[in-house]
Amino acid sequence: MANHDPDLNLIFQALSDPTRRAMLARLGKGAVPVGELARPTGLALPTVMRHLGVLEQAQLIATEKTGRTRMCRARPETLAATADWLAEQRAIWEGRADRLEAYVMTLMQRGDADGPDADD
Amino acid sequence: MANHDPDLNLIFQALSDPTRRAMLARLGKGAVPVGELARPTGLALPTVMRHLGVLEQAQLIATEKTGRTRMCRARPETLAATADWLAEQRAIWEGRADRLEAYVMTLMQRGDADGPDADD
DNA sequence: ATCATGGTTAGCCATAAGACTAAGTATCAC
DNA sequence: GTGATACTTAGTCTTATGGCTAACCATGAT
Repeated sequence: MANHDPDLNLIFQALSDPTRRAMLARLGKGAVPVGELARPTGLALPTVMRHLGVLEQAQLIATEKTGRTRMCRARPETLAATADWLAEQRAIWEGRADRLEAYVMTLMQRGDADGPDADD
Repeated sequence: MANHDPDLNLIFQALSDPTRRAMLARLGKGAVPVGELARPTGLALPTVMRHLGVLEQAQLIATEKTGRTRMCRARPETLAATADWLAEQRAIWEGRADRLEAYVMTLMQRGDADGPDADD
């Protein structure tokens, strides 16, 4: 219910930057504080903060501050929604239904909280 | 072999614009000349041309000029490659292998010309 | 040859993106 | 309470993006 529908504009925009994709990849392995996330990029902290802002606005990550450190973690549902959009397009582009079937299969396999969510 | 490896930067950047996604959607239903592609957008031709340039550079579409009209069509392989990247990330994010399995299944199911293409 | 049609090039403008430095705020460790 | 640590905020800079108009080139029809 807390799903403020994902905005493809923001999501794709966020994914279009290699630094951000790298940060996401690192976040895929677990939550990480801002500083650690920043170090491997070689960028200044404010720059990283901005990237995080973009990712958070796109709902690809969530952050939470505890004491003086801010933890960042990935939001899989958003990536899932994006994958769904792509799968849909692919099904259309390839002009047949079997792609869509396979994709629906994966949906059924997870069949948990973040369901099909046919909003578009 | 004519696959000038897809660049995720360009692809996501291209997908981040709603106008371009709309053009892609239309292109999903078949090849269309520039003019027709432009009309529903309400944008000036040069603007549309630029969008097409972005899409073409990202290899999401291909265009070919015949006489004085230029035909545009979608490049499904590129979308597939992108979907693959997303599926990979999703598998990682969700911290287990069953996603990846499901995804590999779909790869096997198509198992035609545009296969896994482990060139990256 | 002339003209309309369909696309292309060139150039302008406004806004947004990505990066930085410098200075500020808020913990936590002494 | 001092000082280090971990972010934050503010402001600047450069380049890219998305939109336009105006003028140009190429092709098809008359």
